[in-house]
Amino acid sequence: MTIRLLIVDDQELIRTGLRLILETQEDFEVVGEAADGREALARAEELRPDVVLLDIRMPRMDGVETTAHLTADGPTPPPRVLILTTFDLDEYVFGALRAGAAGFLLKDASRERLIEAIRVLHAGDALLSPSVTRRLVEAFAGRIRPPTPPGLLNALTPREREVLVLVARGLSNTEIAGRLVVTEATVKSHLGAVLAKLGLRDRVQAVVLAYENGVVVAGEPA
Amino acid sequence: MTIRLLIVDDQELIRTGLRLILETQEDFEVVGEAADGREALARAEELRPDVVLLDIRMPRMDGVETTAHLTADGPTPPPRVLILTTFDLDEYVFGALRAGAAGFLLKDASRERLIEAIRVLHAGDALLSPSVTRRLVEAFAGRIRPPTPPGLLNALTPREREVLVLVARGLSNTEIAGRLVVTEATVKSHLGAVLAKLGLRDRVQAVVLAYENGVVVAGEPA
DNA sequence: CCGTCCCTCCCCCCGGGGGTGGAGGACAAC
DNA sequence: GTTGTCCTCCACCCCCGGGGGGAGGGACGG
Repeated sequence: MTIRLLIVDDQELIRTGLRLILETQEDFEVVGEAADGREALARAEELRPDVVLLDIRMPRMDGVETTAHLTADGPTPPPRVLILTTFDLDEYVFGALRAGAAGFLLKDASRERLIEAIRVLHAGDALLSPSVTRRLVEAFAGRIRPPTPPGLLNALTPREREVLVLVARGLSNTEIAGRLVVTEATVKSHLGAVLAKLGLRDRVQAVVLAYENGVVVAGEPA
Repeated sequence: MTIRLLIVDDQELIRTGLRLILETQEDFEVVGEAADGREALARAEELRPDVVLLDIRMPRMDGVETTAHLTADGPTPPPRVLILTTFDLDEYVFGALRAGAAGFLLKDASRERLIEAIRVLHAGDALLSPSVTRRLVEAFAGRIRPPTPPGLLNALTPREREVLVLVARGLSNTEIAGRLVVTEATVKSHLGAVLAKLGLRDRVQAVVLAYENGVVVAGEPA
């Protein structure tokens, strides 16, 4: 069973270069090429490739937007999208992954890695350049900037930290009191201690601090 | 310049196997071994390895907790942690990455990939097994996606969105009024509209929603 | 045993924030 | 012109949330 490929890049030289590399593999078949995003969508619809190799920087429609269309309202089942680019800028990486890309390789990758990436994607997994993986891991771990974890945060008592988390979930003092099975007066004094220790004005700033320092993380369930 | 390695696994067979593989590389030096997490922490403190190969399942202290100690309150600079495990269960993967691991390989990986991973980690980047990469990408794309991006948020007028952002920065109505050069009354009515449209109770919940839906992003400057 | 820390709770005060119900002007669309 | 939306602002009321200041009991360590 062959893997059907669509190559999308605005530079013809790159396209043919890729085609030559990829056609060395018996089970690869380059079914088409496209020079920009719009054309890529049309080709994908008509040729039903398994994997689409996509450049980020293209006229008319860039790679991120193209990815979004391919994975959202494109052919069903959607093709696997492998981003190929010279730049690993954050906005590209995160944008592309958010849009549904399954792979992200820099153009300085070896041909072996490119071929491996296509096989990996076709198998349903994902493969990224090491530097991209690093960014993603860092973003996930949220440890890119842990500015105040030990300094101020561990000045809080366990109970105070607990209150802070609930405040950061958007709960009112009454609700927090209910959740912790104490009176509202207690919650207020705990929260008062938190604000004083962290040098904050009100609970709103406490919420901001909680998110900025990873006390709570966007996307995690309560 | 050699790369100093510490091998941590509760099974001696695995440890010596790894050692044999790794010592084929001229620039690798296995400086020590440990059979569990506690021992690993002590060895790391004394031997200062560049990269620690860590099994997840170990007696006394598991790999995730060990990772957290190594990267947080361990030696400075902290070693790069490469998780080696037979299982790619979600709780392991996410826990380890959150704790500060830079790599995550399944034990069925080829020796070439293992060696490559160590080099990549030592260079400051990250490397994961394809299946793990897939989970991470999905978690990343899926987490920040589904909440309420267009549905409710684009019901807001530009001005209302602007107010929401400032609220999410922790500003009071008076401060927002100053920033936008309007009266506080105006800010209040805008904010009132935001709360009504989004079905929120108070500005605190607005902050939470802003973070959860990417209206503002932790770590971004104001 | 006594000091310290933490958790718990109370009272009083009051200011900011949110809810209600408007009103007027600018501007685009119909 | 008329309608609608958006931005701007006003007055009023009320209550939650935060500050001040204090107090009692349990746990822990010196």
